[in-house]
Amino acid sequence: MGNYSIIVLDFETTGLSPGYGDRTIEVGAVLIKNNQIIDRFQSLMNPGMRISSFIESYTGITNKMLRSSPSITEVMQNFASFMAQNHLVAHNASFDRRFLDAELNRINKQRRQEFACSMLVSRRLYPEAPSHSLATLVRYKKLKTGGVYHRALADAEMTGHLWVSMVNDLKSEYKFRTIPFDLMQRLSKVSKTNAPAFLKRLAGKDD
DNA sequence: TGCCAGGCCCTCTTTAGGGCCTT
Repeated sequence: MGNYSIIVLDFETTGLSPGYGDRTIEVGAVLIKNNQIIDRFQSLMNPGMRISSFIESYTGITNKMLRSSPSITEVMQNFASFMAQNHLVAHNASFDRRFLDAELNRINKQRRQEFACSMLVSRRLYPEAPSHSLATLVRYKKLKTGGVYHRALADAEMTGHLWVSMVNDLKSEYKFRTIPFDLMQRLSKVSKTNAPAFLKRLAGKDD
């Protein structure tokens, strides 16, 4: 389980709920290997319907831009190849996981990779942060940013930097030699109050 | 056309409600 690389992904969408007909309009992702970003994927996709003015202003993605974009089917086929069998990470992963699974389902594919959530991990690692939104965590951790928000690749890139930063903080604070993906998954599931004890116990076994 | 979610997490909790996150 620990030998896969990690895909950090982010979707822009027409709304909040694939179960009520919302579709993806942009996907961005970075590939992380040995705790470094080594590849990127980005594409707009035409959802075949007009997006609201709210989404246009929220993302900066316009109906005009989407009219000349490739179909969701075409992009998701390519994105499935990019993901390969790697582990998946997103900020508030339940959101992106729902959209990923819905769009894969439409092209008769199924996700087999494990998913982890950078927001749930950050709540346990940085309980003192002013909030656990991506923008706030980027400021709080003084992470690299191009100043662009709510575009898929920019958000995936920032989430990637956050993930790398959390892994490095765990390594330096608890003296882990390596941070397996499933350690991050398990950390995101323990209660916030038990997180420090959980990490100390694991760190002890790691030596 | 316009409508819309859901999982986590805290607390004045568990026979519930509401804020946080994501677009």
